[in-house]
Amino acid sequence: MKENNKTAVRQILTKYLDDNKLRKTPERFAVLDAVYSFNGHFSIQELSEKIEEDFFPVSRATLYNALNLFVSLHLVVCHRLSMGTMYQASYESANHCYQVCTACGKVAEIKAPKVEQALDETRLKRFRRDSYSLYVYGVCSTCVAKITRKKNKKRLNS
Amino acid sequence: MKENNKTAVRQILTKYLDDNKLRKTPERFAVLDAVYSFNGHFSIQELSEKIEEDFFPVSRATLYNALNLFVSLHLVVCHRLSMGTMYQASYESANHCYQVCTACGKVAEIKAPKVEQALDETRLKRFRRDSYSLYVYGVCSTCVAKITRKKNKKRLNS
DNA sequence: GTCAGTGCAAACTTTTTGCAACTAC
DNA sequence: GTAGTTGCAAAAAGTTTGCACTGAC
Repeated sequence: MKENNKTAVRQILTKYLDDNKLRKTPERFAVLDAVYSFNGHFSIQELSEKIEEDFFPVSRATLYNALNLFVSLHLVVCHRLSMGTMYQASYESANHCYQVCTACGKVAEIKAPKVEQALDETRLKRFRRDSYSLYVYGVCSTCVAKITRKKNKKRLNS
Repeated sequence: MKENNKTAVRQILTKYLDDNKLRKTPERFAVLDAVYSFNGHFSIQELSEKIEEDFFPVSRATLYNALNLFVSLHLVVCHRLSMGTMYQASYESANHCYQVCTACGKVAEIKAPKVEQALDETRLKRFRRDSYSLYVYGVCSTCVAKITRKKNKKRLNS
């Protein structure tokens, strides 16, 4: 499934580059492969390290260039959160609903069919809609547990 | 209505500062007033200029301090968009649905009751929900018109 | 009088840019 | 050969921080 995705997104990129007479550089495909080797979101720093290890060195500028291209092709989404910018592979993710843990920063895709349907039914006046993203902020169960533990410790110590 | 809001948010801030034994500095209230004198969103730069003109000079650090405090009190929302960080007064805005024009950067609140209802009905597993924001990206009618005009001009010239 | 809060400038982080070198076509 | 891409380093943009000073309480 994941390797399937890699092939599919490579084809999308190839077609786009062909159609627009742009170059199919090894850097671009290396970045795309690196992006699609992540489970979930990652920072520029993490992507840079991953590509350095498992693929081949690419400059920061090229990383940004490639990511911007992929975002415009909807192969990657960019989350600008308070804890920093995170990217995420987005091929075959039908919706764009995410839950964000404000304690640990984890971003997870969520299924919200009712919300998506409601959105499709919502008409906007004087606005040509392209896409959307929904962010639900809160605290994940792991972090809730950690916080509770810390509070108990404090209580016992005082 | 707007002056009402100003009074209301000043009271909320006062109460919070009292309760937490923090200081009611003129800077904080000046920033809050400046924030609530905007219609819609603004950047740090715009806020800085506004407060310089109509209220009184405040350093950049204080501006950030105050805004962070207000965000945590839900008196202000922070939009981290690709064109930069924008802030917006958020008192008495029941929902958190925005439409963002990717051409001019304009952020407008939208009413999406169906979406809000659907969201309330959506249960998240292992996640304690605090808040949400929905961003609908697209192009506003003004920008659509501008783009169309530009295209026609190009066509006629070639 | 005390200490939270402020101003200032420096530091830091993240992203963009200019330009020479490279390479896909 | 040409022009799109890349790497590098410098610059720019945005935000945070350290510290001395101030002023709210």
